[in-house]
Amino acid sequence: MEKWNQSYGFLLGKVLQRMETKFAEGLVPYHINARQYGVLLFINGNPYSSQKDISENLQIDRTTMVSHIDYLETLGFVERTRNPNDRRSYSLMITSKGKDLLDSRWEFLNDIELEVLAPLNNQERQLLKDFLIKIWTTL
Amino acid sequence: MEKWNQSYGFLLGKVLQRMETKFAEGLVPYHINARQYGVLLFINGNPYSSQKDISENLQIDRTTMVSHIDYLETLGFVERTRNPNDRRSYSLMITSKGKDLLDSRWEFLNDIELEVLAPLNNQERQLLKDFLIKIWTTL
DNA sequence: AATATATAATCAGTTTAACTGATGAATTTT
DNA sequence: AAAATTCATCAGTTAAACTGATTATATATT
Repeated sequence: MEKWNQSYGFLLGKVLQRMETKFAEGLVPYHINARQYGVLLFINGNPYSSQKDISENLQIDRTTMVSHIDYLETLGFVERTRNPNDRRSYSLMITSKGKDLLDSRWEFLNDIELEVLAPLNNQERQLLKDFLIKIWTTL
Repeated sequence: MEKWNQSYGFLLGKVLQRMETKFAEGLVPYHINARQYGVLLFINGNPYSSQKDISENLQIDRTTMVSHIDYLETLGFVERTRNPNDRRSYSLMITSKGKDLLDSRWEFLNDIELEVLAPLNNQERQLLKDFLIKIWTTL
């Protein structure tokens, strides 16, 4: 029995690795990586978030988040303003330049995903997404 | 539309991250990490592999592989012998101590996976695995 | 057979991200 | 008001990916 390649962890890792590698290649001209794209996506969907909010939701270390936001701010994709209700934290906002980046790569991201998921048909892909969402929302 | 958490990449990453974290915790007493467990699992399933074989199959950098094998050898889980047909490469073999480690943690790995996949029923879990295998084998 | 090319493993050095622990400023609790 | 907590930050450590070079061996070319 070949059990080494039968674990969910192994299989998930392989599929994810493939997606991330391809997606990262498409982000090179924009000088950000897949993780930073994810952070930007989160800020877009959750405006006025603090760095802590993002850290917790995306499970990225708080100290690493500092440098991600530093970087995204330097490139003009994100704006830090103090939260007037709690001046310890920031209210993060995506800039229009940041939105442009998201839009211009969103379709590409989906293309990549479809490419990797090509062995599945429509219905199977939908099922897969349903499963993943079900797992994630109960994590 | 909340699109940031709808991508396959994001969802796969979350599920995997959860599995890996939990599994890694269970490996602490054995002083290896999830990746090294994976390497060991591969060697067990593919005896006489070279370091290059493992690197390519698991997509782990060749230079990183050197230190993984160094480490696993030091702990007595793996044995390097020269491949008599090509003395540039090694024939890697798992030791009985290595096999013991695999066995003793294999059930634990499956428990973790089941725990994370708990929101799915039997049939759904099987479907998920089928999907992943289908994708992986055509990568 | 001699020479050139290619390959497996290794080593040294750089880069990136995760992580630990500490600090300052602001906020909340007692 | 004092103590405890929280958010962001910084300095330093660790782990892994990566680049480029080297050594030993193997293969291909002349």
